[in-house]
Amino acid sequence: MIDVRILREDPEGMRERMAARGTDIDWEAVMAADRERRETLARWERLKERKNKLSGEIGRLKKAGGDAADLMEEIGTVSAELDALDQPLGETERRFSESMLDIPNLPDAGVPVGESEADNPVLRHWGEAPAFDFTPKNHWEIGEALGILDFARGAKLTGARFTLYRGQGALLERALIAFMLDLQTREHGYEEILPPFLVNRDTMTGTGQLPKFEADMFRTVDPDYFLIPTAEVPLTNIHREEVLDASDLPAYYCAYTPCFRREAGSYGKDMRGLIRQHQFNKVELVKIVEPESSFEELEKLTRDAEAVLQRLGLHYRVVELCTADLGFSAAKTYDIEVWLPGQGTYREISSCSNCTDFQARRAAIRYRPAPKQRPQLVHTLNGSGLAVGRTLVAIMENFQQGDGSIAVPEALRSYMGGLERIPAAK
RNA sequence: GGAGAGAUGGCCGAGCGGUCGAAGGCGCACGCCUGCUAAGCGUGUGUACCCCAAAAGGGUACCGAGGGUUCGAAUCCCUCUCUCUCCGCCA
Repeated sequence: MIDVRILREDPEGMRERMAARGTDIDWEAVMAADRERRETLARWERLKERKNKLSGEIGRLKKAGGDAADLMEEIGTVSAELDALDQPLGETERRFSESMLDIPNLPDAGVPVGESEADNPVLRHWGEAPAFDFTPKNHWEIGEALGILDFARGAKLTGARFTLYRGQGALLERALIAFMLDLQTREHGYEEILPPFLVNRDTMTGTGQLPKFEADMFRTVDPDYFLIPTAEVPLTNIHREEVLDASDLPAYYCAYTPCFRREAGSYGKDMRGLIRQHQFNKVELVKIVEPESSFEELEKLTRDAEAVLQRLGLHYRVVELCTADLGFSAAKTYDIEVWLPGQGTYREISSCSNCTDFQARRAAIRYRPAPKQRPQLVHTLNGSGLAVGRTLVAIMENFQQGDGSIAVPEALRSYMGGLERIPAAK
C-alpha cells in the first residue's frame, strides 16, 4: 500500500507519478473515501466517548444505590445514534481499504518514464553469445530428441503448460537447484528456507497478489489456500505483523520452491517449450532491510542473481524496467535477460525489485531503529536467483553441440556425478 | 477424524460483568544511592487510528479472530483459528 498521507498532501504529484505507470485510478473516489472515512470515524468516536462516560456514571450511581433512570434514557439515544452510524462507518472503511489495496506502488523518482517494455534501457551486458557452426535448435527440439523433456505426456497428465522432465533432464534441473542454493547461501549470505507452497489469503495480500490478482492464482477451495506463484510470497511474509529488532536487519532469505501460475490472459503466448509453464521451479532471494539501504541492497541483490549466470558461463544483459513495465508492488526493478540462441532472443530469467515500504505496509512488517523509538516500516526486496526452468533452457540452447549432445557447464558437474555431457540419442 | 486442556502486554503470570490498558514478577530505560564485581530504592516502559499546522494535549480501539447478550465484557453465550495432551490414521 502507498502511504495515504502522501496522497493527502500532494495529490497532483501522486497522480502524475502514477500516471507514468499507465494505470488508471479514480483518484477522486479514493480521496473522497479517505475523507468520508475520517469524518464518519470522528463522529463515531465522539459518540462513543459520550457513551463511555455515561456508562461509567451509571456504574458509579448504581454502586452508590442511586437512581440512573435519566442517564439510561440519554444513553439510549446515544446508542441509537451509534447504531445508525455502524453501517455507514463499516462501508466507508471497506471502500477506503479496498481502493487502497488496488493501488500499485509509487515508482521511484529515478525510474525511466516509458510506455512499454520497448522503453526499458539496457544497462549492461555480460559475456558473449556463443558462435555455432550449425543452426542452433530450440530447447524443445533438443529436449524431445534427447528424451529428457516430454511435453506430450506432461499435457496428458495435467494439461497444457505442464511438462515431464526425464532422466538427465530431471537431474540437470535438480543440479541447478542445488547449485543455485549453495551459491546464494554459502557465498552471498542468504539463509536457506524451505517454506510452505500453499499460503493463506493474508499472506497473499501482504505481498500484493491479492485482492487484485486472484484470477492469476491457483487456489484450493477447502481450506481457502493459494499455491504460491513465487517464493517471494512466503519469504516476505515470514515477518508479517512483527516488529523486528534493528539487529535483525538486514535479513537475507533464499528458497527453492515450485511456482504456480494460471497465466490467465497469456493464451497462445510461448505455447511451445518450457518458457511459460503453470508450474516451474525457482530459487528466490528476499531481503528485509532498513529503508536507507534498500536501493543499495537492490544493486547487490541483482549482482547475486547475475553471479549464477556468470558461473554457468551464460551470456546475458541487464535492463531496467521503465515506469510502464513495473510490477504492481515494485518501486524499481532490474530484469536479467539471458541469451537464447535457439530462439535468437534475450529472455527474462530474473526480476529483481525494491518494493520499498509497499509490502511492509500491507503486511505490517516493522522494525525498531533503536530502543524506545517507534516502530518503522522496513523495505522489502526480492529477485529470482534464478528461474530454474529457464536456466535449463539456456543451458540446452547455449551448450548444444553439433552432434546433438549438450555440454554440462563446469560448475554443475559435481552436482551431476561428474557428468560432462548429456549424450545425443542413439 | 474422536476426547480433553488452553490462548491476557517483550516474557512469565493474576484477573468478583463496572473504578482494567489491565495486579504481581522478570526484562528493559532513566534517575538516586552505594566503593566493590552486585544489590537496594524511585520513576518510566504496548500498538494502531482519529482530532490538532505541529508539539503539547485530547479521544477511540485492541486481553487469539469474528459475532451476540448488557447502560457497561478480558470476564457471560455462539462460531472460527491456532497451540498442547491422549486415541485413531499416516510419510
